[in-house]
Amino acid sequence: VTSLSDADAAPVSAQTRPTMRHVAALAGVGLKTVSRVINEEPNVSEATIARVKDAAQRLNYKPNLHAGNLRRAGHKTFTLGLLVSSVANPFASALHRAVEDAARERDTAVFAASLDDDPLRERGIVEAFLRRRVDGLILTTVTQSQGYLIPEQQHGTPLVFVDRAPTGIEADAVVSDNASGAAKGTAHLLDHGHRRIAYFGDRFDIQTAGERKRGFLAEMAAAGVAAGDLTIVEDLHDAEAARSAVLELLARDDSPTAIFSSQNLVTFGVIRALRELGRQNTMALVGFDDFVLADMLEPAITVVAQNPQRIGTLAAERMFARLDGDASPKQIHVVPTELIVRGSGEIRPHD
Amino acid sequence: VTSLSDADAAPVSAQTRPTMRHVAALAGVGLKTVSRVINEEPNVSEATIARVKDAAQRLNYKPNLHAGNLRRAGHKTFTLGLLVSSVANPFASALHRAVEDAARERDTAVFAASLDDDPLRERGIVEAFLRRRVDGLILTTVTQSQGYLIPEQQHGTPLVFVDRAPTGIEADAVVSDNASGAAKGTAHLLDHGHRRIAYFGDRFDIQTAGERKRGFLAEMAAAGVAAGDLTIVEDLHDAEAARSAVLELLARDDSPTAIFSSQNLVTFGVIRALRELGRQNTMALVGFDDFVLADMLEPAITVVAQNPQRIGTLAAERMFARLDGDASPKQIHVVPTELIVRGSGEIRPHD
DNA sequence: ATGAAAGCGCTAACAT
DNA sequence: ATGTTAGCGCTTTCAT
Repeated sequence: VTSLSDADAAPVSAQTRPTMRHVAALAGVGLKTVSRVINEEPNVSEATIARVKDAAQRLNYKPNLHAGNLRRAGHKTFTLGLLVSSVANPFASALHRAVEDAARERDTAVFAASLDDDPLRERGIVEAFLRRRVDGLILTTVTQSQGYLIPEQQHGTPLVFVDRAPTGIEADAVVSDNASGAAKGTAHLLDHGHRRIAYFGDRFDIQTAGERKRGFLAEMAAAGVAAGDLTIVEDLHDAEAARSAVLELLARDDSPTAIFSSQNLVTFGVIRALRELGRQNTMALVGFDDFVLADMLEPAITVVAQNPQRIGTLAAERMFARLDGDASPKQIHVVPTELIVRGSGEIRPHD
Repeated sequence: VTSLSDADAAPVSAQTRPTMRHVAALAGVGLKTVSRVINEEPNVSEATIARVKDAAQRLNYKPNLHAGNLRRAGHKTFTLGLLVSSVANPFASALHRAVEDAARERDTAVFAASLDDDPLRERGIVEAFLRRRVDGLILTTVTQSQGYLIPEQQHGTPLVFVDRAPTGIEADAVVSDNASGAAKGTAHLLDHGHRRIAYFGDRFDIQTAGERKRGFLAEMAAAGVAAGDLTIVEDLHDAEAARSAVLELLARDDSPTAIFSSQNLVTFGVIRALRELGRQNTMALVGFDDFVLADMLEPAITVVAQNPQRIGTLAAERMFARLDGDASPKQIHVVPTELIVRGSGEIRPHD
């Protein structure tokens, strides 16, 4: 059956979307002519174009992108898969927005999903993206190795890692300057006369956390701080854990005079604890990662700010370059962090 | 050509993804048998299942969901389109996360996009979603009327509006208690002795803003406040505009003793201005919408908190109920707001 | 328990 | 300038 009866030409509105055939039947032209008009291909008369457009409009016809992609050369779906720590997280959602904006310019839609630092979830989400034949993947990962993606890469699906660099696979990545950013924040505290500085970190199995700790330790070592003056508190999963850790730490003798916090939730817990102890103006604090209203707190919080927006933009740029055929060597792009001086990091040691 | 040559059975890794036929050829079975195994349909022997699974694994086969959906009854893509104010906005991203979580349980992926309060953008994004044949749309809108979606609804695409109720179409919606929430916040200020209360609002062409203003005005009228004691400042697009508006307003004689702010960015601008004037502890402030660290400011900010997470969850519930065939009347679900007392709203009038 | 044929909505390659 | 035929990767229907 290659043509439709008159009754079918105007499909009843219920449960069945109009197809190109319906449009062709209503316009009284062949299928391919409709295809030409919809895709703005040449060699159709103005009159025919008008008839087809009118028919499409009247039927409220929407082309089925997936059906077209099945046959279309290149099989592009104009769809990207984006996996971030959590879409509700400010860092991730700023990155997401930047990716969306870049994708929009290429008529590309983006699937967004949250990792929750769960390796199984990562695998499931990636699988779901691949079944939907996304053109490329922009991923934050938490698996030990992302080698499982090598076959996808070989099948031609570009991979761009964000926030954390990949392991077990060579691929493009865009990450923050974690180690040197942490070193910069640490140096700032050292410059203000601190020697006993505590490092408050989150889950240590997460790459960025490791990098930040490395930067902190390197800077402390470079300054000749004795191992005995180091306090490392790690595996802090949330603000509450950070809060109690501070309360406990500051109850001790020769407690630190400054805290470097590796992450926002940890920073929040530290701030809360210092307030409770009434020590927010005597203990120095530098946090990794900026946050809204940091400048409105008292004292305002000095931070090492990341640039999630820039990370997203660069990741999307890399992605589209690859989709456009760029075959240059994979690159790890490091986005610089910035020390923002606001007050809490400039407090001098008290005793 | 219905079967593949041996050479094709193990496709070269470059640029071509394996299909069911490749798996069938490698496993030495028919196409439909592979389909049965992949979809876990009955009537396949254990031995065959094992052979097929092994072949699929070795080829790193991923079923093409779109190809299947083309023929599959119901044509479901297991995909949802979500349109929010901006994916980078905390309210929207909390809502987004809730939708993602509900969708995950149904193996549904979600396209997310940002509205930016741009009607043309709304139309474009909806169109992009529909071309990808999403199973349903969860939308925040800014067009005058959403009547343009009536044909889609009739074609069987469920629509759930979030944050703002629809106009020109009957559809499910999940919104905050905007008017009565604003009234609640206003009553709180009145209860603390204020009469001269200023209303700071954002774009007045946005539905929620109108509702909030309505709630404020109703409560003021109910309290018998004279029109002369009302100050309405509107069309504040960002924090900076709100800030200057406060600076200007408070320079006048008989300026208000309290401010009700309709939105986060406006609240931030107000806070900033009050700080600059050193009046943060003498002017009362209640903000609509909660935000991170509101409790850590000095004074801590009293707010009328929305529940974006709940809005997202309910919207997804409604969506899946519709997809499961629920044909009950469309409903507007109103999610209650909550007054959170923190300090700024309990300041008594000064003069 | 298994498979061959038809067709989903569209585009590519070829007609005319 | 327009239409016809095949076929994308899969599921449906109907055989066997």
